[in-house]
Amino acid sequence: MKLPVSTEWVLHCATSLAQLEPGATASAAQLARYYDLPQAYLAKQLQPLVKAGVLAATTGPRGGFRLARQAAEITMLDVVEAVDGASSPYECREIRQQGRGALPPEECRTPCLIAAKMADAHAAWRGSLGGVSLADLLGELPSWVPRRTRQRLTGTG
Amino acid sequence: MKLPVSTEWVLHCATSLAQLEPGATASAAQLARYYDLPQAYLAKQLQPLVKAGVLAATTGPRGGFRLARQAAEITMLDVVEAVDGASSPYECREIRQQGRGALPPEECRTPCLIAAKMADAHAAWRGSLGGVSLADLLGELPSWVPRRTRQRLTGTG
DNA sequence: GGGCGGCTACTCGGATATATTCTGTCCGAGTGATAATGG
DNA sequence: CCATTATCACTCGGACAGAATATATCCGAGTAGCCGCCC
Repeated sequence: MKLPVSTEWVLHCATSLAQLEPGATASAAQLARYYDLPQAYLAKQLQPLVKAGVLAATTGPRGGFRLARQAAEITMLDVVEAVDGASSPYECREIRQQGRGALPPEECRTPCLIAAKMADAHAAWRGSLGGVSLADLLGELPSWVPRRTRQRLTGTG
Repeated sequence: MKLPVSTEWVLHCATSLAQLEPGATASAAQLARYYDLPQAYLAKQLQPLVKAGVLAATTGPRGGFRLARQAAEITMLDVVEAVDGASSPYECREIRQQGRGALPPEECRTPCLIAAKMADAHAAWRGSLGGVSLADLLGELPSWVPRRTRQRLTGTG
């Protein structure tokens, strides 16, 4: 079970975008320079966030990405599931119904117990990430961070 | 984030082994037949469980795998982490220290906030799985299951 | 009949190919600002 | 000086290769039981 590296990228990018003034944008190139990431691949990974309605993208000069809604309304889970998919890492393939030990269908009306427990664990994980919004993250940062982020992210110097 | 298919296999195999009489063993071939799985690959996936001390393997005729300790002392987390590794799915690569936005080292004494939240979520996941032992799983099964499992798993007919 | 030795068949364990997914790169369509131009 | 218009640089978006991991397979080393043989 391994999350793609891009998960870290988009989480940091979303946090940075949350520090911009309302309406301001940052391009994929700017974000890539800010974190020293491959620009094209980063842009590719930001696309699913746009499709998921987490980010909004505007083209043309002075265009780029911005949050699609307020930082308090975007959770880490939204970001992670947008880029990595919302499906559970454990996929029950009903092997209890295969082979010599195959259970009769009438015994499989209830979900596989193991799958249920794995789903519980996944729900706990989702609950933990769903309880943290981007605004919560910013709240734990020193107060001088956003100004610095804006300057280094969108500034030219 | 996707768990290997073999995770399902070893969880079910461990649960089945927990239903055997104490000291009894089941070979990889028997388990593979029981669930209709590729025998060689299943054996390969059971190996890390032996290394982790969850299962014990005995060679030779009438050999095979058995639980290394009591079912109540083996959690689903033990099984999952044995086969999939215990490392967190999110790996912080400290991109906050790279690129134009690189934070000075003295600001990075505290762990990356995003990584901390991801670690919290992973801890919640581990806590959920760690709270369920194989004995707990057996406790939720109908009482006639273990006898049937023993018969179909180790029987010849 | 009992003990011993060799043999055999069965087990796990590790080394070796193939498929799928993640990572990285490129180029094209679209858009908004910009600057020249004419009134 | 202002409105208009054509240009152009910059943006995202999707199509195309390379690398890492998961999946599947095979063969070899080791061992426990078993059978025959000897005492």
